[in-house]
Amino acid sequence: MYRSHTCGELRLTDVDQNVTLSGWVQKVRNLGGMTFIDLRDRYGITQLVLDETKKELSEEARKLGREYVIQAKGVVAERSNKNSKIPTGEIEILVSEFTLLNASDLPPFTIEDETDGGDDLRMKYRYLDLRRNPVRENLVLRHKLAFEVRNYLNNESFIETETPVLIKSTPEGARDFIVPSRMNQGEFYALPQSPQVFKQLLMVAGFDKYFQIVKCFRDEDLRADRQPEFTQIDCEMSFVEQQDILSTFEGMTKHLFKVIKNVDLDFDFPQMPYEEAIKFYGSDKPDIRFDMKFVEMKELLVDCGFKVFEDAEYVGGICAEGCAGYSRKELDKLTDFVRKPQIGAQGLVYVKYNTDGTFKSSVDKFFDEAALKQWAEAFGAKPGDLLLILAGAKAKTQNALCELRLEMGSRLGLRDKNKFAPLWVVDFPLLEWDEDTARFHAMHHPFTSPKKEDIALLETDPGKVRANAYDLVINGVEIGGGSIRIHNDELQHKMFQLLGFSEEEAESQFGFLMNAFKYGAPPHGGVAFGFDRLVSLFAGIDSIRDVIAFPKNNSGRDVMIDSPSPVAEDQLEELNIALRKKEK
RNA sequence: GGUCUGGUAGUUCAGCUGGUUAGAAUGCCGGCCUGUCACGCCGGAGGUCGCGGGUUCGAGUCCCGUCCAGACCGCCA
Repeated sequence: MYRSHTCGELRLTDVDQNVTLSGWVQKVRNLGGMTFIDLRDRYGITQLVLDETKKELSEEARKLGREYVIQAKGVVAERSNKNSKIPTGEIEILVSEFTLLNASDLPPFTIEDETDGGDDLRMKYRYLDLRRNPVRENLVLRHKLAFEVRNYLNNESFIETETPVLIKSTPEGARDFIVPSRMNQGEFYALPQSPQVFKQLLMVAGFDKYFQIVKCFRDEDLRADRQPEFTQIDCEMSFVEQQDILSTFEGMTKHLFKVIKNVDLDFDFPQMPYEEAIKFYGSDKPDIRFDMKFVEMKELLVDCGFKVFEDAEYVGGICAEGCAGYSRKELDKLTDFVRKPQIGAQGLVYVKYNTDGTFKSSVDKFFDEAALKQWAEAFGAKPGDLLLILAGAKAKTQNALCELRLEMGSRLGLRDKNKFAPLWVVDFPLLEWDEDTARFHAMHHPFTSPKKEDIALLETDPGKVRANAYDLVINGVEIGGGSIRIHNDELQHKMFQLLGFSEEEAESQFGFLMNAFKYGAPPHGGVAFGFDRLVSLFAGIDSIRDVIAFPKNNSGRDVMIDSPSPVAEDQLEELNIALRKKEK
């Protein structure tokens, strides 16, 4: 028997018990006549103590290094000096014998909450990083969330069903990861970007309610919130309309917040049309923890004489409450911020509505006090507020203003990690015009149904057609999205046609789906949540890497196992694959 | 594909307008210490300044290239 108890469970009530503990040496404190050892496992830390009556044992103990694995036997005793910082701090173990189970090399960084290791090293030695409390706690949180998702959906009669991982490449959407087939030379599987068509086929199969916590794969560049393999909570339901799905998953979201974080979201999540989100927040995933809505100014500026505004397709701004006292330096910093190439605004116009009721702006040459006062009214500004205004091409300027709004929200402390503001963004456009390929793309995916009242527009003005599609956004993070699907093969055909598929292409790529639709496909729809993002939101951290046990780095590499890597010549031969010679 | 930031001791970092022998903290090794829990005190070892080239009397510092890491843009239905 390696242990009778874990390192986190012994208390005063256990005093005088004979116990056996196993774990890792966190720290040896040698005081000469006395030696203390902090023994650690997943559950906590327990102090072992050796006094001078155990001289030989003490000699041995002093040779122990950090992260050695040992087993210790002894008696639980009340401490004379208690440590209130740890749950086991009132007791210690008077060690009678210990066994070295395994030695350890010196770890390259400290196994502590505030480690001295950088990201690079931590990833290379991820198994050591995972010994640290903050990282382990993130993964425990992940486990709890997955468990409660299953619990909730099981109670709602959902069936968890696995779908294949080796599937077929399709041109829509993200780049596929492809896998060569040995038995079918020259042909390739693709890894799923999502189990989309399979879950729809499960609806045709009459499963009614399906879910799966499932790995998905997209061969695109990484970000703090994007990994090439990531996990989705993938769901689909039959005989539902949009509101049925929103209600079910609003329920799931509330359940998770209540059970995991003890946060009550006991209100109906607001629903905001896409158009409104863009107009007031410049984003399809607005952070509505704070207001600061955009105000469009074009109609205030007719023949104003200021060329920058007159020539701009769009002029809009935000009102930063209480910021009229900003110094020249702070305003210059904001200007630099919006002019960064990633944001790309030309410049920033400010108007200070001073507390004494006067105005000071960067465009005083062009506008008198009356004009500025009119602006302030349009913004609903009070004395003490600061207006920040951008002008330029519409989409780009709205995007820049969105970034500026988020920046000001952060500066003003309006983005509290412990406050949660969920939002359904609805009525997405069905199609998006792509300049490069000069054709429409599905904004969500090609199986999304158009709104009934917009179907006529498919013929006349496809860009105006709205979809039965929705996203769940929490604190400005896109947590999930879905749609009501097309369940009629004629309409599905028409969609493929609109998207520029030839009859043959549509047939060869999705013939199986349209064929299935001929055999009594029920009306259906679903949603998929980004599980990694959900966990990081709950953990209050920005990077999903910290909630994944073995994540990949910025360049898609696993630096611990050093993958991807070349394969042996004979493996390639078996697959009948030849690598092109590298060009210099 | 692009922009920005960083790379100096095992680790995290400092190192100014180029100028003696490149520092600090922590970790590590040795010694002392009976109530520590970030133990304390004394001593010690530890460096290809990412790599390659250039400018210069002289480069950790300036320039060019390159590699690695991170953030972002493009991309991500």
